[in-house]
Amino acid sequence: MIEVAIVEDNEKIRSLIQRYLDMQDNLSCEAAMESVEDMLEYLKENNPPNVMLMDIQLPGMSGIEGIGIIKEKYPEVEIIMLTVYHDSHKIFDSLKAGASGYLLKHTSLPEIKESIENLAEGGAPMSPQIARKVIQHFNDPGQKQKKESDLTPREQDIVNGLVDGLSYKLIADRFDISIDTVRAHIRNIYKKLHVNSKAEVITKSLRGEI
Amino acid sequence: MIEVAIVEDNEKIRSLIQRYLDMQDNLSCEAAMESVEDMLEYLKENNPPNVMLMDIQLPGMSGIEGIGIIKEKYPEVEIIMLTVYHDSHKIFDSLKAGASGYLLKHTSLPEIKESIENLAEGGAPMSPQIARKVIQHFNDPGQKQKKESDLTPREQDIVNGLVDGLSYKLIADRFDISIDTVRAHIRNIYKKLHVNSKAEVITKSLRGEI
DNA sequence: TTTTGTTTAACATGAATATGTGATATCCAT
DNA sequence: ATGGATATCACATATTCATGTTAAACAAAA
Repeated sequence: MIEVAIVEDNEKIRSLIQRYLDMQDNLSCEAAMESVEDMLEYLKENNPPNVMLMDIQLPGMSGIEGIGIIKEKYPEVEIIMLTVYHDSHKIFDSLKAGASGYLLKHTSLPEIKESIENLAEGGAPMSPQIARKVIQHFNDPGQKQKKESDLTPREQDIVNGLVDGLSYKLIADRFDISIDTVRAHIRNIYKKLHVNSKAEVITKSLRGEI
Repeated sequence: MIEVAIVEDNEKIRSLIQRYLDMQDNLSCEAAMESVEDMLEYLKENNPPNVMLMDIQLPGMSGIEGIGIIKEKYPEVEIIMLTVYHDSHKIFDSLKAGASGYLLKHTSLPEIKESIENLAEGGAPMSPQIARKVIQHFNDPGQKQKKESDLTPREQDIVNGLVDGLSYKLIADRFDISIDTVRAHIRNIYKKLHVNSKAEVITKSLRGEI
C-alpha cells in the first residue's frame, strides 16, 4: 500500500484527487492540506507518506520552498510537483530542490495514479512537455561545443590529461609517448587556442569553449 | 504520416520493429540499416525521415557519434536512442549530442509507437528509469553545493585568479599583495583541498566541488 | 587568556612548465 | 607527387610553480 499526501490550495481539485486516489486498492490518501505549513503540522503527529503531490502556487510558503523543508526532515518522501507552471525556471528549481517528478495539472486522474506507481518502481514521472524541456537543457550547450575546437583527437587527449591534473610526465606515460611529444602537442594547442598556460586550457575546456 | 528510420545491427530486432511500425497507418518505415555509415549512404539518395531510432552499440561508428553527424547534416531529424545501456555517461552523452529521447530495449512495440507519436507532439520519450537518472542529475549537485568549501574569502579570491589563468605574480598584482603571500595562500588551499597543483584546483573549482 | 585561524611576508630550492629550433614519418588531398 | 596537417621525438633555457621553514599582526573562539 502506497501512502500518498497532497498539498494543493484549490479545495475542489484537492478533494477530487484525494477521493480518487484513496479509492484505489493499492493507494491510500489520508492527508490533503492546503499549504506546506499545514502539512508540516500534520507530519508532527503522523507518519510521513511515501509520495507527496505538491502544487507550486500556495498560500504562505511556495511549493518549491516546501520541497527543501520536507526533504530535509523526511528525506524518504518522494515529491511529485503537480502544477500549471511549465516554465524552465520553476521546473529546474523544483528538481534541484529534490522533486522526483513533475506533472502538469491537465494530467488525468488515472495518469496521476500511474505516475505514483511508476515512482514506486524507481521511475520518474514527467509530463511529456516537461521531459522535452529537461532534455533541451542538455541539447543547447551541446551545440556550443561543436562550433569551435580545431583540436585533433590527440590534442584533445592531451587536454583531457591536463584537466585531470596530470603533469607532462604522467600524460606521456598515459599515452605511451615521450614527454617531448607532449610538449610539442601542448605548443600546438596553445597556438590554436591563443593561450599560454595550462590553466587557460583547463578553464576553456571545462567551460565548454573547446 | 510520420517517416521513421532505424539504425540497429541486430537483424531480427531491426526487421521486427520495421515491420511493426510500417504496418501502422500513421507511420511509415522505409529505411532500416545496420550501421550509421549505411544510413548516411541511404540519406544521400533519399529524403531524411522525421524520426530515427538509433542503437548505441553498432558496427563501425557508435550511435552516439552518429547522432552528431546526422544532426549536423539533417538537423530536423528527431533521434530516439533505443539501447540496452542505462549508465549515466551514455545517457548524458546521447542527450548532449542531440538525442530527443532515450528508450531501453525492453520497451514494447506499442510503447515505441507511442513514443514516436509523443515526440511528434513535442514530447520527449524516456523510459522511466532513464527519466529517474536525468532527474537525479539535478538532485545530486544541489546537495554537493551545501557541503562546500572551507576556503576563506581570500583563498577563494586566489582560486578565482588561478581559474582566470593568472600567474602568481599577476594574482599578487590584482590583490595588491606580495607574491610570497600568494604562495602562502596557495599552500593552504592545497592542504585544504588535498591537491598539489594549480590544475587540480581549477578543475575542482569549475566542477563546483569547491 | 591562551589557542586557533586568517592574512600578511621573506628566503630558499628542486620540479614542472613555456617556448624556441629542428627533425622524421605518415596520411590525405590537390 | 607535392604540400599540408598530424604525430612523433630531441635539446636547450628562462620562467613559473610547489614546497619547506619561519614569523608577525590581528581577530575570534575556547
